Amino acid sequence: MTRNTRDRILEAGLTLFSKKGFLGSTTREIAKKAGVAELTLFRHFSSKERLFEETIKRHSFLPALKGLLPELKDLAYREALTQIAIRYLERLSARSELIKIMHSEIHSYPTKVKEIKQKFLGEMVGALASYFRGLQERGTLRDFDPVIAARAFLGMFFSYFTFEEFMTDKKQRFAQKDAVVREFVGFFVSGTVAQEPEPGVSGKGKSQSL
Amino acid sequence: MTRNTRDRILEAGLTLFSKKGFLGSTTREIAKKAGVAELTLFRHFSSKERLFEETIKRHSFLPALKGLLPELKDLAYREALTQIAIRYLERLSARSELIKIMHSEIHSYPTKVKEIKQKFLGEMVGALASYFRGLQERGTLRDFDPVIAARAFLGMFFSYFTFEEFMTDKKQRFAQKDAVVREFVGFFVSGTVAQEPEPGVSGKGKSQSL
DNA sequence: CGTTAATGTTAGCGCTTACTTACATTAAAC
DNA sequence: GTTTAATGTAAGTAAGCGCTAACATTAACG
Repeated sequence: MTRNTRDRILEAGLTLFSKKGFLGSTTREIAKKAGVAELTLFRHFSSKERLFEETIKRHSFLPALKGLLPELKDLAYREALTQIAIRYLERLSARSELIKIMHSEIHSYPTKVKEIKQKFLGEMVGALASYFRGLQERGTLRDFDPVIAARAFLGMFFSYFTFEEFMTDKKQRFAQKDAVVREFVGFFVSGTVAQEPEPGVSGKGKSQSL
Repeated sequence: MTRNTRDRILEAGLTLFSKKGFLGSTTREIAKKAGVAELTLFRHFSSKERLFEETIKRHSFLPALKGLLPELKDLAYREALTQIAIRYLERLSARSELIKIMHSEIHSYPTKVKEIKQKFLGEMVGALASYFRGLQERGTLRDFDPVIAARAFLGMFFSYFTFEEFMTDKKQRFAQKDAVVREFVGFFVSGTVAQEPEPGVSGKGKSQSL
């Protein structure tokens, strides 16, 4: 039961740290939530801080995005961006506990949190940037800094996610998610200038006349 | 000296709360930083929590953006967005301490923090959205949801700001700010597709020859 | 001067916290 | 069936916390 006990403590740690922050969580409560004596917690982790680090490490692993890139080749630009956006939002949702911790502890544990952010954002930015770069070389996309573009794109969604996840009530959360994804992607695909892409693509185009 | 003492305490509170969070800050330290006896702190604020609330209230006031809107009328679209972006980043910088507090305490004090966010983001989103709406009615912009667009635009910059402010070292911070603003605005103005907007011509097929 | 309001100094209370010590219990392995 | 490793129980320590009590000091004002 050793493995199991350790896991249960880490699980309880994730839950409580994300809910109450590092200082707001007590070892008593974590142990209780894990169904374990407080002493057992200290037998597995020498200190509360070590438990915190292990909790982050344990849960910050994220599967690579590499699987997505090949699929994108077969998709139209707009559709590819939509898929990326959806996947990205899904991954953020799956790790929302961890993002809470990042938010509340970033100033106390900048180094550790930066590591997470690096894994979380850096990987996606890199993948998206190289996707942009490929389309630029083919002449499909105009010239711009692919890394900045990737940051902007993911930044829009990250901002949207954190707002919805942490600022609104559960009931109304992500009510218009599809619409938001569509619009955000639309900005990236066609910009906000009046000229419409080929008719029927976005279904809107009410005003071409200047 | 009453006013002055109270102000100094609030100032010290802002500094420490933003650096260490609510639980991480002690009344002893705040008092010391304010150059005041701890007891004096409690004579002005009945509890640490009250001091926290007052600190937020005091510093969350933000001058309205209304002054900016008329100016925008005289600017080209791209230039207007650039100005908005610059002003927005300036305001975020000016209130970075408060944003730190928001980040670290949002899960513990959701109500209070939401109020700030409302003032901070809501106001700017509203202003920008009505700007978009005006241009849509004139036919300058294509049809899209102005509120979602405003959120996306500001979200890009908010995300960029928080990343630079809290994730990078001071030395390299905002090194390429102008370039980022230019690119971000560019995405909004012309999109990422290769064809530059040429008046009258239906440009940009969404994915020619993929 | 004497009054008054604001602040300082010192000491400490009551509580919670992270963490420890000493010893008992379980259960699987040999 | 004895050993061994993991866990439990109970009690407690040392430190820090928010906050208070009692009294002294300052300074502005009439």
